[in-house]
Amino acid sequence: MDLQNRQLLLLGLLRIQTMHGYQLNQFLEEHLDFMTSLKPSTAYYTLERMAAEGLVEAHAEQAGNRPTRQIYAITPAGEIRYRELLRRNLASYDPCESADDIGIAFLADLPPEEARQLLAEKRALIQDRLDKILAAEDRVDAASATHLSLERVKRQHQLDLEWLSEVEAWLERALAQEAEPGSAPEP
Amino acid sequence: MDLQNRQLLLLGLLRIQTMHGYQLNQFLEEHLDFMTSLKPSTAYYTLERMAAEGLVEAHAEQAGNRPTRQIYAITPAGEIRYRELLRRNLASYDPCESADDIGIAFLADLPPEEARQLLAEKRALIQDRLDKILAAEDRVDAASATHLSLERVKRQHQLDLEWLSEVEAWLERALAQEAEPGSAPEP
DNA sequence: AATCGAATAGTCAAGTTTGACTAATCAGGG
DNA sequence: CCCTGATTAGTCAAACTTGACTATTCGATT
Repeated sequence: MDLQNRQLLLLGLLRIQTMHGYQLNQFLEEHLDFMTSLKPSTAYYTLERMAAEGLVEAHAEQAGNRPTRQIYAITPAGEIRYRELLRRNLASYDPCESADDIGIAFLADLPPEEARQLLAEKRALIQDRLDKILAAEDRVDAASATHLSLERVKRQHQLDLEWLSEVEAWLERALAQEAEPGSAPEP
Repeated sequence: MDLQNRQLLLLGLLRIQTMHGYQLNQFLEEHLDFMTSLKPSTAYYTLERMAAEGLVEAHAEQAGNRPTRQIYAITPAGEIRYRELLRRNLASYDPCESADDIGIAFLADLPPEEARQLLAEKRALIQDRLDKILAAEDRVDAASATHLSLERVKRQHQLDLEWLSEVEAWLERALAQEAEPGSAPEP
């Protein structure tokens, strides 16, 4: 996630309600866990930075005897920026090219049997996450925008399960070819 | 893309052939463009770091009168690390939760007509990229591992196009509901 | 033969990100 | 009433990332 989307997300939340950093982070963890991996430290940094830019205003609050905390509220400049970022986000498309499947390119460097086992572990991980997403889907209003986002993540996981099957098939073929053509097995 | 996958990628390439940084970056841009967004500076940094860790060895080379360049070769320690990283990569799954669709959550904050236009721009972008991927797919050996990776990216784009249709339908419904229930239109 | 632009091969400062750490408060058990 | 572990609310140094920049060489053009 890049800076712009992070700002968009935080501004969007502050627009709904003024909050302090910890509260924001709690909200992110509770409700947006499956969508973003915005770390607490990063959120604090982003808030400070936005405060310096005048997009949000912080005012210190003393609750009981706790360390004073900064309550952030969106400013008019922040509102304008919010709209800009929202427009940019809706009109753009860059699905982080994470190359998290780079290992596939080097699949042939491992003994096929081991590769098969490792891929089975990967499959289990995907399935696990998918189950969690399905459970979460039951809990959100089917007409909400959140549901749309969940739907996307769900399908991505389903797609990756299917794709993994093809990788496994590919591995099987490679294995068969290796055994087949009368070549002496190496010692 | 995180550090580990970056190291895996660079080690994997250096295993095939010793190279200098610029050469690596060229290769990445030419052949792995659609898979990774590893920036040149980042590659240089990662190489230095791996050299410091003893995973690769650099030796300076003077070609003609050009500035001396560092030729990197993988070391035995690098080979071991390569296998570790490959195993970890194959067995893991964390599709960067980029929240690049975060804007959808705030879709209702824009006039529906404008939202529709912005989403149309997004659709055009996806289609564009998909076309490039399809073209690239024709050029790679259908039996290669690269083809598998391309296939995955392709389907992701197709999925996002389908998903976008649903977002548009959702927007349409929201728009209809707004018009419908005898509510006085606000001035 | 001087020049202009592209390619080669990086370097670096400025900005970003995060894991580890701090420090106070509260809730509950012994 | 004191201790312990969880929760609250961050801070910070160290590591990572990248856009902007440098400096040389080569090829082609005028």
